[in-house]
Amino acid sequence: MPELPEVETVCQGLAPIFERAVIKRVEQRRHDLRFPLPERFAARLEGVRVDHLKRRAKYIQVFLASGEVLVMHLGMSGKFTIQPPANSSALLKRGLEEKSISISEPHIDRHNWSPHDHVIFYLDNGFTVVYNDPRRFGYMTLIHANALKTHKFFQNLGIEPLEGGLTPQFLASAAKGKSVSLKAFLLDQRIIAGLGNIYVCEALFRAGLSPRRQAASLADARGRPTARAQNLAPAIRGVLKEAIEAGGSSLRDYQKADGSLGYFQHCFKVYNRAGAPCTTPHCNATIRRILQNGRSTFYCPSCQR
DNA sequence: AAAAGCCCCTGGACGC
DNA sequence: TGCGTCCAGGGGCTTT
Repeated sequence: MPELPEVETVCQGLAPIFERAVIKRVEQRRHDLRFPLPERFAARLEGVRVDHLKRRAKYIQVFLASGEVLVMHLGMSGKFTIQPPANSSALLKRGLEEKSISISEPHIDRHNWSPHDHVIFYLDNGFTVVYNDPRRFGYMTLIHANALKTHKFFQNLGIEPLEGGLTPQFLASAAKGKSVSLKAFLLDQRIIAGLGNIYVCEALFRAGLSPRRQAASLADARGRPTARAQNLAPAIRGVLKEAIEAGGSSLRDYQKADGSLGYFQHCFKVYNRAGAPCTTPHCNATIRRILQNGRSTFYCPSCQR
């Protein structure tokens, strides 16, 4: 489910719950998710105060007073549910739901968990945070803060697309000489970290670029950015920013409380729209679905060249 | 080395 | 109603 905007939104929702709280107890309901959970996972978290949360690419990093960082990746189907303390306000609950985090009533019966509720955090502020992940492509681990950047999950990650480095020149330099398609180029987490299948499709539509075009065409013979790179950089930033904003203001009119993609899914121009008309004024083409590297790509064959 | 393919896993949508 | 097939927002690992 989650690409950068969804992870950002979830992280923003979890931050006020976790920050400054002490993790009283961790209920680990299986020994592995995608990977085995680390040795003494629960014991290393229990009694520890949370300092702050940060998103990096599609990871949520929970910085702990113990010096370790709880690193969480939601894979395809990872979700958080919050059980607020009984006295919490309706305003707070609605705020959480706007951050794509669903609310549930406290479980009276401890054994009433879903089979996909894998990890449960009990906090000293009265909140309970439940991690649910049917496909178990998500994972959690504990890494010492001073080893975070060199950990294999992070050491090869590319730039954060919303932190200023995503310029036409950056795209040209990174793409120069690359024979892969633009689709594969943008999905490569070693170059830009956080884009996934949806936002790559949407960004390429906004930039008017075919997903099949060679990445190398973002640069000219001297490695300078072409007009394509000039269009692509702001297209990526724009679609991500709008999706994050939609994640924060979406659910008021949208009753699906599990959040998945917030409201932004109603704004998709190409993703999941195969056979539907292109939204560009005066374009009579139909959105097409193709396979690239085994994954669906959606694009307008007329607007995207 | 770069690029492409395979696979992990469950559930929902669809056709018969 | 039930069963089989296909598909899914990720990414690590293996093969070419």
